[in-house]
Parts: sequence; C-alpha cells; structure tokens
Amino acid sequence: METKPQNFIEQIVDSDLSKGLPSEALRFRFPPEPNGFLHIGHTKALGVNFGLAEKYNAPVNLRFDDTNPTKEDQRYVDAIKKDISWMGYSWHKETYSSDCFNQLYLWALELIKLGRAYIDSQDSDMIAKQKGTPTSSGTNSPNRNRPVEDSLALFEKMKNGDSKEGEFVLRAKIDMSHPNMLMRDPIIYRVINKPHQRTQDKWRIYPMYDWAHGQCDYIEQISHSLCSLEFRPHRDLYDWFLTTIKTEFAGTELLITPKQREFARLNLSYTIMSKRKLSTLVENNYVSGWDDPRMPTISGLRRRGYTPSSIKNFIAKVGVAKRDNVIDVSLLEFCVREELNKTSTRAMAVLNPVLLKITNYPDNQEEQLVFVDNPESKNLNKRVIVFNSELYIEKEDFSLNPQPGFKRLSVGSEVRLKSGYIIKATQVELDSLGNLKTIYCEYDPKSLSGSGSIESQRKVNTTIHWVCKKTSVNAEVREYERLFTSPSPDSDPNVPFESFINNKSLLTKTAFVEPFLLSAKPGNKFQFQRLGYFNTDDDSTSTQLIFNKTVSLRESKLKNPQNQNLIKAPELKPIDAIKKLGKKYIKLSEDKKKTAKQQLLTLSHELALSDLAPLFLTAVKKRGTRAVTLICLSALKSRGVSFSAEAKDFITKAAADKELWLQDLSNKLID
RNA sequence: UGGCCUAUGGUGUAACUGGUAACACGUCUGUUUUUGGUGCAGAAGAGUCUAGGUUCGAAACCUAGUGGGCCAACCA
Repeated sequence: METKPQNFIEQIVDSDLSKGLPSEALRFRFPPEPNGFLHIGHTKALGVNFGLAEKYNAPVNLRFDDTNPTKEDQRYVDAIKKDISWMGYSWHKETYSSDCFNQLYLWALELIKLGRAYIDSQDSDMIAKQKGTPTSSGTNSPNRNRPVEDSLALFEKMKNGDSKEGEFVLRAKIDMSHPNMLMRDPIIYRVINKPHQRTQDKWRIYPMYDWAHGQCDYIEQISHSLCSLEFRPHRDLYDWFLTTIKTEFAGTELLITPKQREFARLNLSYTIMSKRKLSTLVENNYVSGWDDPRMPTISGLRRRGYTPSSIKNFIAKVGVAKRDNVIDVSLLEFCVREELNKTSTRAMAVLNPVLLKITNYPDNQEEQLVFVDNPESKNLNKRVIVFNSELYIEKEDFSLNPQPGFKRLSVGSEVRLKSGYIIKATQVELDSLGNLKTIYCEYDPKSLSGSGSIESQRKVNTTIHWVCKKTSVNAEVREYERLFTSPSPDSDPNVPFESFINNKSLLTKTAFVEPFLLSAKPGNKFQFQRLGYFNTDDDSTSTQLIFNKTVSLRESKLKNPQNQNLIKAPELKPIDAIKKLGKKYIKLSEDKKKTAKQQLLTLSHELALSDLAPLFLTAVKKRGTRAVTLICLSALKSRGVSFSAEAKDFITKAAADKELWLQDLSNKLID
C-alpha cells in the first residue's frame, strides 16, 4: 500500500481526473521540430510523455512541429522516428503541424475579421523597437488599426506569394503594454518563399510556433501539453488563442481544451544540449557525425553502447520537477554499468600489450582452458580459451618498481592469470631505449584454476587478464573521454563552447583480443575483463573488428598510486567534533539529552578553549550554530573567560529561543 | 527598473498535502570475490536560502528580502 512518490505532473493529471476529466480523454504528445537529431535531453520529454501514457493507459501522438521550412528536413523526421522506435516507445498517431495549416489559415482569417489581428508592413527592426522592453511598455504599430478589408486583402497577397519575405506579417492584436512581452501583438504568420518538405509549394505563409502549437494540440485533442520551463511565458498566449477560438468562432467547440504545463529540461554535466551547437560539432567535423559515440544524441549513445533500458532507467532516476538542474554524468554511467554488468559477456582484450613468456612451459605445448562467459548470469555458460607459453598482458599490470599497495605483477611477485595459472615474474628484458620488452615468468603447473588442487586455492594478490599471442586477433578499440573539458561548456555566453572541446576525447588503439570476438556483430556488448564495457561498432566486420568503449568499470582510487595520497583519514578538528556532537544532541530524544549534554560539556572542557574562542564568536553570528555556540560559550565560562558584548547579546536572545533546552542553557549563562 | 518560474546533504529527486527530513548517485569503512569490478554490511554528509508572520506545531501556508532561471527571433 505504499504510495509511490508522484511528480508534480502526475499530481496535476490526478487532480484533473478527480475534477471530472474522463480518463479516456487523456492524450499526450511529443512534438520535436525536425531540425536535428534527438538527444539525451529529449529522452526526458519522451520519458515524461510516454511514462504518463503508460501509467494512465493513454495515447501519445508523435507530432513533427514543422512550421519553419528553412530549418527542417525529411532526413531528421526519419532519424527521429528511428530513435524513438529504438528507445522502445510506440506512438499512437504520427502527425505534423503542417496537417493543420489549412485550419490555422481559416482561423487566422476569422481573427482578422474579428478585428483581433492585423497586417503589419513594418520591418522587423521597427517591430522589435515598438515592442518595448521588459521594464517598459511598447507602442502601437501605425498599422494596428488597418481596416479589416485591407488586412484581409494583404493577407491574401501574402498567401498567394505576391509579397516578399519580410514585407508583411500578420499580428494578433492583444496589448502592447502587457507585462508579458509575448502578449505585445505577437506575429502569428510570416512569409517564407521556400518549399516545405511536406506541403511543397502549397503555402507561402507559415504560422509561428505560438499560433500553431496550441491549436494543433486542440485539434488533436491533447489533454496535457507538456513542455520545458522556458515556454512558461508562452502559456498566456497559448490560453489566449484557445479561448478566443473557442468563444468567438462558431462551431469550434471540442471537448478538451488542452493545458500547457512546464517542467525543467535535463542538463548533463560536461555536455551540451542545444541542437544548434550539436549541429556545429557535426558540421565542423569535431565529431564524425550525429551518431558519433561522443555525442549526447540518442544515436550516439546507442553507438557508444547505451541500451534503451539503461537510458530509461536514468530518466526515471533523474525525476521531474520545475527547478533548473545539472545531472552528473556519473548517474548515467551508473545506469549502463548496472545493466551491462548483468548482461554482457566477459572477454579478454589487451589494449597496451607487453609480451609475457612462461619459461617453464614447453614451447610447443598448448592447452585449452575453461572461461565463464558471465559470472553474474544464472546459467554459467562457458567457453574454451587457448593457453600457451607466449601471452600478452597489459603494460599497466606490471611494475618495475612497485609502489606500496601495488597488487599486480612485479619481479618476484605472484599473480593469477584469469582462468589459468598462478605465475611469478622472474626477470624482464628491456629494449635499447629502456622500455619494457618482455616479461619472463614461471608458472605453477598445479595451480590451474578450477582444478581443485591445494595449489589452485592459494591466495594471490590479484588476477590479471591476458590473451594468447598465437591465437589472438587484432581489433581497433576506441576509447572516449569527455567531449568537453568544462562541466558546463555553454554556460558562459562570452566564451564559445568550442573552446572547451577536449582534443583528446578519442583514443584509438590496436588491441589483441580473444578470437571468439571475430563473430561479434554490431551492437554486441562485452565486458573486457577489468577494463570496462565495450560495444561492437556499426562499422565492425569480421575482418576489421571495431569496439567502442561504453564506460570503464568503476575504479578504486587505490589502483592508481598517484591517487593514494588523496586518501587520508580526515582529522576531526575540535570545532567539528563539537558541532557533530551538538547535532546529535539535538536529534536525541528528551530522556537521552542529559547524558549527551554531559558528554558535550566534557568534550568542550578537554579542548584548548582559548584557541577556539574566536571561532565560537564568529559562530555567534551564524544561524544554525546556535546550539553549538551556546554550549561552547558555557564551556568558555567554566574556564573563566569573560564574554564580549556581542556574545552577551547572543546569550540574551537565545534565552528567548523556542527550544526549551536552549532557554535553559542561556539562562544559566546569564546567571 | 516589469512579469513569470524557482530555492531541501556534493548531485538529483522525495516527504502520505502542517507533526523537525527519505531514496538514488557520488564519497568513505569493513567484508566476500579468480575482475582493484560485482555482491553484502555499514558510515559520514542537510536544522530544508534569509527575516518576519500564521499555528500547540512549518521544508510545506502568508509577506518581504536575497540568490538562480526565463521573457524584448518574421526560431521552436
């Protein structure tokens, strides 16, 4: 019977339902403009709308908001549909704003006839100037009272293509001194002399967003039109148009008057979300395309190795609210790891190889070892891997002068080869430049993994992955870093986001991998043991394997020695100790307070109070430290310290505090 | 010298619509482990922006202030 936490939109829907909105009337819509690819930000809107649809068993229309042929393109329509389908959402109807062009035109005519719209023949600069500013009202256009017939005639001219772009616009006549700038006679139609991808040459006039969106919602009978926060000011206009249409035009009454509600869009750290900027990345070849694995687009995430369910999970964790937010990419990464850990086949791949020779293993001998595909899955499928005297291991898994805490291989130390034997490094061979060329080691023949022998159960520091030199195959492995070096690349309008592009965001390596990976098909996902999760790239073939690193495994800081000094037991400063106790004291129930208080006072006495005195007096000024301060003051008093006027003032005030124990304490101090 | 939105641990979201804060990520500790992963067990971290007010009682309601965001495209 737990009541699940509802987001505010679900609360609104519930409240509408309880006020009599029939549940069959619920209908949502996802309205992308086909001017770019969908990105992770859109998945939130997708999640909100389709999530609601699922919860209330209601349909979602996919509506392409195609009111501006200068920016839109059929290929984006196709890409958007593909991405939504890939996410696993199915829409009820596929609609287009352009489906409503005729109705919108007819209504515009009505609006003119009603005297609620007029043709303005000023240029855009002039119109902008007359709009005023947020803090000062606008002025009426000289054309505002153009006779209806004239406006009608000019509108016809616009429609027929007999006017140039920018020569005339149709404006709604509302209020040039409205506090909401959008209500100052907004433009609702403009001329664009360009064929539209769907209506071709039928129209030369195109409705603006505000004139189209709400009316399309109305025509489609959308009950809740959900959009992002920056559209909040548009709500006034949205409602104005709909009530005007409903109340003034005959025969337009439909059951549902849609409601626009706004939620905060998703922001991700180290990422940009603007379609314009994303398309800049593509056009200037900072990335290989909209589906480059570094892109935050759905198609980029797909190619990177993210799954629909991991993205949906992410969206669910992010929640829906009305305040601006920046979500840490680590949450997204957590969500893929969580899934891929359970589902992906483990494989061994060596990215930075160094040769390992087992000196006591016969040169011409080889054997087959058993490797578990995925220890996390219930059916422990196994496969066979080849083992012989020459292997590759990672350079990082060997150290010539191991730092304390280094658990991997070094001369004289032992590690286990995954699914194989325990080895001990005996010596190394360096090349003329002093670089590590070959590591020599001896293996313990009785230590084979899973053999059950006593030797096989010996504990060694760690297990490392490896690949057999003879049977391994080459693969191109693409590792990615963040595309941007700043957590918020587009937050500063004075600094171009391009300047934060990380030029090391792509690192391509030739790796040695297990031969079974030759059968990997695009989209197959693997955990390369100890390295991370990797997705088989779209361009990968059996003759040229390509893997994209989705995300690394979670890494312990201890793995890198340079991080070790970051880890220190934090020393508890005396002031913190008191604060901490003070907080606990406050949380304690009444009967326990006495002992806690006693502890606190004892602690205070143990401290070097003279040093702390200035700190306490600073704390006097801050709210939230009242209790601490009072307690410390009492400790000071017992040391015979005399109080400043400020401190005395504080104590007096505290005597009137709401909390009895504070009153109590300060009263004692005053005595 | 305007309107609207918003403010809860480092991050994000909750709090049964008024009974002093929960969940997730992240961080840390211990433990298990043939992945320095996973799992398991724990811990630290927030008097809910500030000041008033209403109330027996406020994160929640009211007022003011402060911080942040959006609005002056013939974009959506």
